[in-house]
Formats: sequence, C-alpha cells, structure tokens
Amino acid sequence: MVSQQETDESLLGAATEVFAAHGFAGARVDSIARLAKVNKAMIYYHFGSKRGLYQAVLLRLFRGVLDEIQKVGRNEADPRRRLILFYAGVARIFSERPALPRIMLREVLSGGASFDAETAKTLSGILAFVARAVEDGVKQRLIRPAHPLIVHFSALAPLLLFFASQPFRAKVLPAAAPGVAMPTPEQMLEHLALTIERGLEPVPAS
Amino acid sequence: MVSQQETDESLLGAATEVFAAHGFAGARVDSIARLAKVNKAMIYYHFGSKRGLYQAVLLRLFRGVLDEIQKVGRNEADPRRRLILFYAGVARIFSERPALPRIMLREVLSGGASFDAETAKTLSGILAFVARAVEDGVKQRLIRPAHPLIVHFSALAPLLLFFASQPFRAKVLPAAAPGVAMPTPEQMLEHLALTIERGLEPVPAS
DNA sequence: GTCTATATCGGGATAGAC
DNA sequence: GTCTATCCCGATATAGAC
Repeated sequence: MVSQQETDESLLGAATEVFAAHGFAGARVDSIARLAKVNKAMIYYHFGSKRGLYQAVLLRLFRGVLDEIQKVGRNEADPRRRLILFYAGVARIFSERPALPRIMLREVLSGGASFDAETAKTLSGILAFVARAVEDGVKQRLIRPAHPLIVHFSALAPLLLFFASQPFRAKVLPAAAPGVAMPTPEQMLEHLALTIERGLEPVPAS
Repeated sequence: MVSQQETDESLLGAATEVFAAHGFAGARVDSIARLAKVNKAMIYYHFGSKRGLYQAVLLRLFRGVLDEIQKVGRNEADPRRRLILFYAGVARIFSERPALPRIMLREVLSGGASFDAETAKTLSGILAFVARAVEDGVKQRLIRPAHPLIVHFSALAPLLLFFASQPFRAKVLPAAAPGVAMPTPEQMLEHLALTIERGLEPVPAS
C-alpha cells in the first residue's frame, strides 16, 4: 500500500513529537502509531522495539542539525562573528523544530542512555566547529583563551532552555511573574549575541 | 515504630533521587520504597499517590532553594555583584544537591504538569529578586536596560545544564571530544561571572 | 501506622492469518 | 508488508489483618 520510506518517515515524525512531549518512558507506542496513522506492529517490524525507534529518532535529528548547521558561518572570517552566526542558526532550527531542544535536554538528563556511536559522531562535528572558532579567535587575539566546551555550554544552554520551556512559561509565568512581558526569541538572540561578543573579548593587555 | 516525620523525610529523600534519575514516568514507586527502607503502602498512606509524592518533592526542593538563596547577596549594594553572588549561590546549591537541577529541568520539560500554586510562589520570589537587582542596576547606571527574565534565563540555563549533564558528559564526551579536558565547576562559574559582569555593562553613552 | 497479599490494568511485544 | 487479536509482565494502587 504505502512505501516503506513513507511509513518510516511517518513513524519517525510522529515518534519525534511524542517522545519530545512525554520523554522515552512517558511515551506510548500506541500514541505514536495512532499519530503516524500506521499499524502498531509496523513499529516492531521496522525498528525492532520502542528503544530502537527512539534511537532512530535521535540519530535523524542530530544528523539533520549537523547538516544544516555546517553551512552556517563556514565562510565568516571573524571567529567571534562565526560563533554568533552559528548560535543564531541553532536558534532558528530550534524555533522551526520545537521537538529538537526538548529531546536534546531529555537525552542529556537520561545520561545518554540511547546515545549510540553514530549519534556521538554528529556531536563531535559540532564541538569541533566551536573549538576551531575559539582557537582561531585566540590566535588572532580576538577571543580570550577559553575552554571551548564552556563556551558551547554557556551559549547553547540558554537557547535550549528558552525554546524547550515555551509551554512551561506559558503556563507558569502569568501566575509567577504577573505583569512581566513574555520574552521573545528575538530578544533572547540579541542578548545572546551581545553576551558572546562581550564575554569572549580578550582581556586588555596590561 | 518510626515517627511520621522520619518516614516522610526518608521517603522524600529517596523520591528526590529516583525522580531526578528517571523522571516522573520512569520512576518506580517500588524503587522509592526500597531506597527509603519504607513499606510501599506508606507512600499511599502519607502522600496519596505517586503524583502526590512527586509534588511534595517539588515543593520541598523549591522551598529549600528559596530559603537558602534569599540569604545570598541580600546586603550587597552593587546590583551586578549581587547577581553574581546570587548565581554563585545557586551553583553551590546545585553542586551540593545534584538532584535539584535535574528535577527542575524535567519539570520545565513537562510543561509544569505538577507545578502547583504553592510551588509557583517560590518561583515568584526568585524572579522578584532578579528583577529587583536589574532594576536597581539600571537606575544606578551600572546595568544596561535588560529583560529580567532573559537575564535570569541566560545565567541560570548554563548552570542547570552544566550540573544536570554530569553523567551525560562523563559517558559521551570521551568519545565525542577526545583529548579535551573536562570543564570544572570552578571554570564554569568563572565564565558565568565574567559573562554577567560584561554582558550587563551599560552601553557607552554616546 | 505498618505490613502482606492481591486486585487491576496499562502497555510493550508477538503470533499468525492474509 | 500489513493487520487483528492477544499474550503477559510490570507497575500503581488498595484491601484488610495486625
């Protein structure tokens, strides 16, 4: 009836949504099948198990990010601007695919329970990009010496939390911070750009 | 045999660990009872349900943080230093109670599913503190005008992610970033302090 | 308040027809 | 490859003795 690819794609898309919303343990295989409009047995036929499906979701997400992100800032000479463009790209991807930051955070919280070698390789690509930019910047005296992982953490974390917390903020903030305007993605990005810009400036030579 | 308070404390402590490690859906009531060395039926006697226990854990954690954190920086006149002291205090609490950042992130990801009015009030206290510091700083021209929620997000997120990701990093980083030294909490804090310091500086009057 | 035993059901997984 | 029907374990929750 339907091609295998269509079935796979439909399942992966549905699984991405359900896993992002409820986590691995909270997700229901039945819900995924229903959302994908695919018979539940097909999940086991194609992916072997709930965990197998989850790992396929994870790998597909990370590969997608790596592909998109590597185009960004590749030709930017100024390493600081390269980093800013990079994280702006990440923000754009997060806003286009709200499931992504949620699943990333969940996977981190799980201690990498489903993080296989393939997926780890895509992470390598990201980290190498950041480390390279920092290294270049230090050589050119445009960036102060800084631990590349800390730079990455500090820039990525606000984006992850901001985009993953949208439903939480909508529910909780009106009561917890009445009268305070909801921050927008644009404000978030502007703050982040300023933070990177200023935070990585070299210490004045004395 | 044992006092109610002891039983409650033991259960809350055990539940905190198990919920932090596995999330609400992934946590097993049996595990909690076993870890607390308390009969499983007592959970239902004292807390009514698994969700009731979880909400008690949440409220206790947030109350504890609010109590501890409000002592920090209260007497610091310089608003920027007040913020730095505040987030340094948060970092100390996170390092002392590794379950806390994990449960906070999980609760955010759940969209605040168990976030009752009582718990929301403690969050209010935190946000008010930050908003106040920013406001003071702007008045004294020591801090540029900035959205207090964004300031809070940008400072808290790296701490949350850093402390919540320790097991993930230990498992994944050796393969994904070989040869790179593990960042320490001290480096993280130093970076954050510098980021706040520089990031909130007023724009030069022109 | 504390325990054992058990009810009850949800949900992951599979058998087997087509 | 696709579907229905079903297995069966694990997990929340409770009944009821003490």
